[in-house]
Amino acid sequence: MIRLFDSLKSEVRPLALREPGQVSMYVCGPTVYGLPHMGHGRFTLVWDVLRRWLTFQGYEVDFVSNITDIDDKIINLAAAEQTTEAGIAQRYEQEWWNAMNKIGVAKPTHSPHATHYVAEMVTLIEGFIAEDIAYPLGDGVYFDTSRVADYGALAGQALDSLRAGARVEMVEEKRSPFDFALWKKAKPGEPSWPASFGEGRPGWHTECVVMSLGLLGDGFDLHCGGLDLKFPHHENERAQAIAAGHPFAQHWAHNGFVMVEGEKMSKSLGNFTSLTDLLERTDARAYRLLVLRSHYRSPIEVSPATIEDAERALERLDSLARRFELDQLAGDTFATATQPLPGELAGELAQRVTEFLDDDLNTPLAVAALFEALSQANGLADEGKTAEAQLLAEAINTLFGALGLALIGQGGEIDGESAAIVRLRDEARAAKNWAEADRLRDSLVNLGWIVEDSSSGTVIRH
RNA sequence: GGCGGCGUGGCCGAGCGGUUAGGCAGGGGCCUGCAAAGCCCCGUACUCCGGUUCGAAUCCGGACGCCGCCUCCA
Repeated sequence: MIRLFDSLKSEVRPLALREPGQVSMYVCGPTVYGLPHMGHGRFTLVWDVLRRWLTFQGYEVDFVSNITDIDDKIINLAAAEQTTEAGIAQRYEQEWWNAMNKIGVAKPTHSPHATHYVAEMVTLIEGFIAEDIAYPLGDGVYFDTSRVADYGALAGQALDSLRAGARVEMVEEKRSPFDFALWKKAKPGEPSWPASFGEGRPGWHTECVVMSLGLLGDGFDLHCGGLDLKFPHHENERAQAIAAGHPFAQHWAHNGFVMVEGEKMSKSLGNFTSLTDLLERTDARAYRLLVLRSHYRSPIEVSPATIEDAERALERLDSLARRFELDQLAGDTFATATQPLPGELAGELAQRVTEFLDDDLNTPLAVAALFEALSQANGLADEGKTAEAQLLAEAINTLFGALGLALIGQGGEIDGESAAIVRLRDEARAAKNWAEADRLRDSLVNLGWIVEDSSSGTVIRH
């Protein structure tokens, strides 16, 4: 079984499964009030890779990731654009799925929406109020953090040391500055749901508790998300589950930030790039490769230079696919290793990659091993050991496929005009008419083709 | 103020006591009509100062610098 860093215990430990062979994981999803950005891209890629790798190893993965479709930002945007909250949410949810589709992140097994779980949230909150774990104030209902003994466990701090912080706001009459809103009472014109404690809408931290426990059940295996959700969001989810008497996530995993020139990418700094924009102008696989080449807990620097670096590395992978005529893998379906990969070298490679990935999802080492194998496969082919080389190349393809990265050997559709020029060039070359051959090569290049000679003649691709 | 992380060759990015990761860029060679692709070879890096050790990028102490969380945030 894979070993993963557990943010709660601050150690790498085996992911223990509630039921053998089945993994239940919950990933905090987006609030849909804008285009997805690179940070969203990173967390979806990281957890998609984990999911794929577990699936590849034969586990059945129940992967739940929510859509937060009601919150203050959505309300504000709807007001600003004079449209409905639902309209905003639907629009950006569509953008979200478009981007996920392009970047090759598989759909979750379930993607619950907060607005579909309001009744369950209300019930939970009623229970808290009955036990005085939650208390109503003028503008909403608050959770009393002092009622959870180890509140602050995820933050790695006790409540009183958190309290020493300079940034706590004391604006409300809360019992403690860390008490958080379970429910926000509706102001005129705001969307609301009925509740015994007053019409309103749920606070953010409650939906994930209800949806994760509702869909995955008590004591589910793994809860994931961006590092910035660790505190207070995940802390507050956990507090509610504990207060409600439900065993919660048994393992917590957090991915590192996307950095721009050394600073965290964030909306307030205005240094974010939308994922949608990136996917329009680059090969979507480049970002996956960039993410794979660093460890999921490390910050990654995203810039035009690092993206371009990944795109060039991708070319080398694709040329392997061309040379060995590899099938394109890693679409919507998941690769599964039902039997050992054929070939001695392939077996060794798979073993190394498995060792690396099972050790806290060390994708950079796995990718390094795959690149080494790539050189080896090409070298074997150059030496004429074609069968060995072929098996190794296919293993590389399979393993990249397991990580969701497709190797693409096809260079695009060739139109009639280009095909005709290719024929003429081959004739010129056969006649050793080099000047004409070069002229025809230039015209192919002008049409946007990359031109290569091979034993079977001129090969072109985009 | 509390808690946590990081400083690696031109760039990105692993490493967690001894083995010059890997990628991109650059240089040289093989192959090629010339190219391209591919293969081979080359760059000996680890913020600084002490210490531990036969041996430290890796452990300990200190300094400096940077970043994150403690507020909405993936």
